[in-house]
Amino acid sequence: MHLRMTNQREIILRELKKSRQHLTADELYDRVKKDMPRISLATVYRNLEILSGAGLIGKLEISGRQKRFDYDVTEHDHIYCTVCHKVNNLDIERQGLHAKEVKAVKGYRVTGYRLEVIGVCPACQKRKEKKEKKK
Amino acid sequence: MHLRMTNQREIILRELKKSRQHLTADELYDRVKKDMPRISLATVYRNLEILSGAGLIGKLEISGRQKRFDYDVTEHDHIYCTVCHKVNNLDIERQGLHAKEVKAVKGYRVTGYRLEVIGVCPACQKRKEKKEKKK
DNA sequence: ACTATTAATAATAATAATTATTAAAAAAGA
DNA sequence: TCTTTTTTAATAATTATTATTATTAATAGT
Repeated sequence: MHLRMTNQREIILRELKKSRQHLTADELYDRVKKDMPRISLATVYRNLEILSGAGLIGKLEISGRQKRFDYDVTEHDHIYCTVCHKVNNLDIERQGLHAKEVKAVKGYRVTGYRLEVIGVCPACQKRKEKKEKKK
Repeated sequence: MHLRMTNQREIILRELKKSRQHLTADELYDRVKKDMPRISLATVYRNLEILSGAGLIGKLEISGRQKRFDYDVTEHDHIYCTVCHKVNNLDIERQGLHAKEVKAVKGYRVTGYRLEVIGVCPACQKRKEKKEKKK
């Protein structure tokens, strides 16, 4: 029983890929609405769940309130901006931590790990500098 | 202007430390209620925010729906169970990733990173084995 | 000690994000 | 085509968290 590619599913997937960003459900909803004005937010949520379950997209449980979805399903890490809450890919090698190091930690069955660098993105740094000058 | 240690604050802090676990606000609320039955959940939330702001406890934005709070404020990583959603300390050295490696990633000002190993805890593995046998 | 000021609390309402329900529409199978 | 299943839109419900507000408690100034 494989995934049926419905119209709304197709558009959701296409818009996420097109964005090349890590969008939240509601950000994606805003984009998808332009092509399909009658779609509902719940449909976006449901299909993001289905698409990530099928491995077509990634679901990021990242810092911050909302989940974000990733068009890139290959293994990679992220960097999170504490000011604008946006997420970017981290293009360093996953050299630091190898599965074997982590295996058998306290009897856990390890399935993966999540590395998230925290910081302030260039855009938010600039925005802050401007504010400082005003003072 | 430093933190005033009120009665409820004291009890919240004490119960979190006593638990030696990474509790959610409502888990902690249940424990604190035993000593102070008239406390409200909002008070627990507010004071956890204040205590973590003051650096007396840690706030974990971990996988899973709810935030968890940590009695241990020293730098360390966590392992997350995808079945029971509980969090444990990861006692491996933070050897893999050093701040310098991560510095200047894409122009970000890096403030830290978060490493979260994902897996299934021993207790949940056992519980699953039992279920398998029943079949 | 008394009063004013400020801060913290409990109770509750509001918000935000997500998930569930349901009736209707679309698609697939017989 | 008729029947069954799946998906959808609309909406209600839920969950986690934060804000509001009136009351209470703590602290500071006199």
